[in-house]
Amino acid sequence: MKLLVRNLSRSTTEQDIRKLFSEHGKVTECTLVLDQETGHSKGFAFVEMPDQDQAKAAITSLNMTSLAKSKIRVKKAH
DNA sequence: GTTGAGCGT
Repeated sequence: MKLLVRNLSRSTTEQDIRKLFSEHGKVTECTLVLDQETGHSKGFAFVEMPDQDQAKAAITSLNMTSLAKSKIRVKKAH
């Protein structure tokens, strides 16, 4: 199950996402979308979780949780 | 140098 994480802080790395989602389940893939030129974060990332139950648990638990200065938003990807 | 709704090299 692919998850979309948006409204991330610019300084947030994929290790942060990985660690954050690992608290609620297995994370097989974590991809932070970076800018090709600057290499800075675009502010959103993708997370792959094998178990759908843990994925939904991670969504409901991590959605709208405060990260850095803003609240992150997690939902199922396309 | 920032922002902020999005569905990705």
